[in-house]
Amino acid sequence: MQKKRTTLKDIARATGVHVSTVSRALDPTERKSITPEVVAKIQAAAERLDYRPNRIAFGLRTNRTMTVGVVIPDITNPIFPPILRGIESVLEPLGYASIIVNTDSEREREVRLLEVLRDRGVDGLIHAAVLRSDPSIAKAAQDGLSVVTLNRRVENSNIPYVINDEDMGICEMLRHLTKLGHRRIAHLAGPQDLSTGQLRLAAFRNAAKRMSIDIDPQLIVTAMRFDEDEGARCTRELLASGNDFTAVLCANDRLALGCIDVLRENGLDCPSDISVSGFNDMPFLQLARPRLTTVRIQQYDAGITAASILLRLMNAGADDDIPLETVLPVELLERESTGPVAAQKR
Amino acid sequence: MQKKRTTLKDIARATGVHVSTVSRALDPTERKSITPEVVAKIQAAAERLDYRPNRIAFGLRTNRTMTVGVVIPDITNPIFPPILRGIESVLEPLGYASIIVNTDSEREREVRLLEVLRDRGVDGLIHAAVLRSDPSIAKAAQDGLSVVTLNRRVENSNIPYVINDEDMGICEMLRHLTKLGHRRIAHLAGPQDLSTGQLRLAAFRNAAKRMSIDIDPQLIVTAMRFDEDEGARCTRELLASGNDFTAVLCANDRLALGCIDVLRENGLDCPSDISVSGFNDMPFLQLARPRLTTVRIQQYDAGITAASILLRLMNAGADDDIPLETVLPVELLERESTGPVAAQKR
DNA sequence: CTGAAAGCGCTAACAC
DNA sequence: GTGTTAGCGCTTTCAG
Repeated sequence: MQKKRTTLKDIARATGVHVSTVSRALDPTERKSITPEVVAKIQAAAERLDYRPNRIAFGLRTNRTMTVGVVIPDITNPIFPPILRGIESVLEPLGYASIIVNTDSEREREVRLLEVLRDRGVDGLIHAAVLRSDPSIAKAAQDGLSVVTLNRRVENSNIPYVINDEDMGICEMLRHLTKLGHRRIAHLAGPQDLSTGQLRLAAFRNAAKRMSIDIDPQLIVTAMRFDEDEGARCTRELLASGNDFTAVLCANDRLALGCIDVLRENGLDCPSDISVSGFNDMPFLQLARPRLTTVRIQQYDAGITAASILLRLMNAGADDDIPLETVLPVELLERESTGPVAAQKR
Repeated sequence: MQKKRTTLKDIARATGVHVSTVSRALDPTERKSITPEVVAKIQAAAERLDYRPNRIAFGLRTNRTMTVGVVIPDITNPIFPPILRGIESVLEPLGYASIIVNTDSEREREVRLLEVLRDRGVDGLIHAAVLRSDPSIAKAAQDGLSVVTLNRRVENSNIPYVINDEDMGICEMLRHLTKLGHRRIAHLAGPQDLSTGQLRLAAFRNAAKRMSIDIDPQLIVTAMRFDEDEGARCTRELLASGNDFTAVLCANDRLALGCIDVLRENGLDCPSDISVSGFNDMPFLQLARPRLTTVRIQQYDAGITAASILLRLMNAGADDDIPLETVLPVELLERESTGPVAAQKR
């Protein structure tokens, strides 16, 4: 059993004042209404007895747990750890702790974990795993829970969100590929029930139109998950369809890695036969060969931004001028997986 | 503001019984002392009013928060996410939430975060970032907090720990290298204030002695951190010293990756000129070329094991027969970064 | 300026 | 079986 800790009552007894006086003396904002000598005496006793406020009791009384929930698809996906560090870097110094949960992109799990977090009375929520239509999180927000979504957004809601400039990223990548002479460009699209997947596909179509590039609908294949296996599957499908292409613009890095593997299996070299590009510039990507041309997103900063917005949300209530949308800039990274279109294609 | 939730009192009012009756009816172990009809009525009301127990109040009353702390050096190190998922897989279904904190291997931070966790009244602690001598965690354990350490252990204490079979791993790796003909084998040792670094160096020395291999003290270089930069620095030092070697056994994968880079910079190919081995088989390692020969440790299972021990610790008190030491098996993975010693060495 | 008292939501003796 | 009561440690009216 835990050794019992000193409470306000203990200090009150030691100093001969009432607990409420102790409480006030220890609260920076209430302190001013107490005689300095009394404050000093109380602080000394608190120090001596190694007093540590009981956050549980505080939470019960004030309905603030100083805890936030962080919902992500899967911590083993390496783009999330930097985001979490970013969140922690702003919340932890302010006394907040975060409870991180993994949804594995399963709606059922997401709903259940959201309940768990609400049961624990989190003061706010950073949600990086919402679906485009996500009633449970919308309801939570409506019930007054402070929530901000990260990387994704829930449509038709006024939940603030922090996303990357997907449009710009896709657009610059497409321009990069066309500069290299590519015209028949395939797209491995991400899951369309996630806003990232949907936005990047839309961005691809728009950019192509703007640049007057014909996109063969046959060259757009949609992955069911953002992982290597799906990248591989989609690439096989692409090859089996018999349509010509000289480049594959993938909706994220992991799809691209799977793609390159399958191309290699089929005797196609990247980039000399086919160019492949990714998105995210995830950690450890630099280990891969060829080094992947991709779009860097700001992972750590996304965490910082989302946490900052959540803070404003939690402290201000609903009527403040919190920005609904925050778009973080992205950066094109030209590396080795893209190159000039082969003289004789395929 | 949060919409107010229904409480036991609300249910009591709705059903015309006393709150304590409601409390009992909703508690599986107390339920049997209540008339079935009353239980049914109460459960129906609870359902209808969407009752969710307030864990804060529960925690204040029972002194159990159903929360555990997890202390790790840095979540961006990819060996930790699988461990966390392992922990979560046993704790979460039982209603526990975990608060994860990163120490960045800084003692000051570790001490402060430990205090934060204790202030929050965690029921137990899984600590994967202890130092070999770690008074703060020893004190916490002595004060009655349930704690188990992971990957590392604190010496001269009776804190249960879960580690990998470092001895076996190093030994098998050394045998593997000698089979390939290597005799002049360097060791990039990990930080000696971490038990992993220290154990692996000791294992290296012991194994060499057992196999009657002379180890030149000059060929042992100690890294200050377990990362690529330190692997690179140590390798430069090794090369600069002018001592001959045909293989480098590294205390972890990241040191090995840094090592291979520097060898390449110096015109030395791995494995044809020099063999290099790692330890851990961390996620995404398979992206690296040459594919690294390494020792696989059980990351997910380590999390499961530590969490299971913590559970027993929390539920049993100090007098149960909890194993002090759990050693998880490891597995040698022969891949491409090690090969037969070159005919003409270096 | 400080004390008294109430109460956050829940559990756990103790009555009856 | 169920109600009564007390209280976990804290904040926050309300008096004085």
